[in-house]
Amino acid sequence: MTSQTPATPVRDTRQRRAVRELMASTDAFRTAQQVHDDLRAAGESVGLATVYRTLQSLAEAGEVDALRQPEGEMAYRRCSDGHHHHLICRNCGRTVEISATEVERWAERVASQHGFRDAGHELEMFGLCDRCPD
Amino acid sequence: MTSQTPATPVRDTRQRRAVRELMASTDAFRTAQQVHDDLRAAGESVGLATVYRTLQSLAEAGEVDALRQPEGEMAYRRCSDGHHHHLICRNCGRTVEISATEVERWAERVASQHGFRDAGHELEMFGLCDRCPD
DNA sequence: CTGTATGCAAACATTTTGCATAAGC
DNA sequence: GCTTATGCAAAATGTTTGCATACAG
Repeated sequence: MTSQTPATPVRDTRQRRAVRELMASTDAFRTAQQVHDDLRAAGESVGLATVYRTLQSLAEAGEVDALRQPEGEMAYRRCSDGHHHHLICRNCGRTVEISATEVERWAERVASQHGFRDAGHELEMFGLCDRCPD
Repeated sequence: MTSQTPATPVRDTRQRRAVRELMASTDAFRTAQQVHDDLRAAGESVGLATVYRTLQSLAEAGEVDALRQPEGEMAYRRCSDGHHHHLICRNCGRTVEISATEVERWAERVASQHGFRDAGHELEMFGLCDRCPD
């Protein structure tokens, strides 16, 4: 589960570099479309399909975190390694990374108690942060 | 948050009844498309758009639980009241309801530790149940 | 040179919407 | 009868894919 055979060598292209740099430069979750717009605004135009493909491959490589927003679109964010969750302000989008050893253990226990194996979980928290009114 | 002004009275139609009965009859998560197919198979044909509209309204009314599957489609399930989570077999769809007092408390604590208020969370677990091979 | 990555447009899948018609109350 | 609900087809969304071309190695 840690390394997969790189079916393809992954080439170092301008586009891939642009996406990686953009993701490295921010701390927020961005959708493929946002990344596409950001890049175009920065003059580093990259095709939308390429942005999708690149973000997916970065996610598989573990360089970015992928999550599905409540509305259904995928969003990506540069990410520290390892499994963890997020606490996201639903007003301003500010994100706090949470490593939840506690929850991991709980999840594993619950799964096996019910006879489930190979279990994973998805947990995201949404709230209003202390910098946001109402 | 318990009662909302019924903008529209909600009429008792054959279609709505069919959807509600179908949802009442099963214990599994069904997508709108599946419900549509099930109904057609049962001879109680209902337009797909109507199924979507009805499931949404049932979800808003709290009669069914709505969740977004990892693949991105919405799925609905008849549901006991109150907040809880699910452990879902990613092969056969079998679902176990989990009331996670432990997690609720943990979530609340983490949120307030980070200065977040009005926090909610989304947690779903996916695995392989003991009736499913590999 | 060889073969992967890109861009574009078309294909896709899911969900939403406009509008004429059917039907609940 | 007045008005909401339905069905259909079209539109909207977000994402993926086929294919010719560009370009990294």
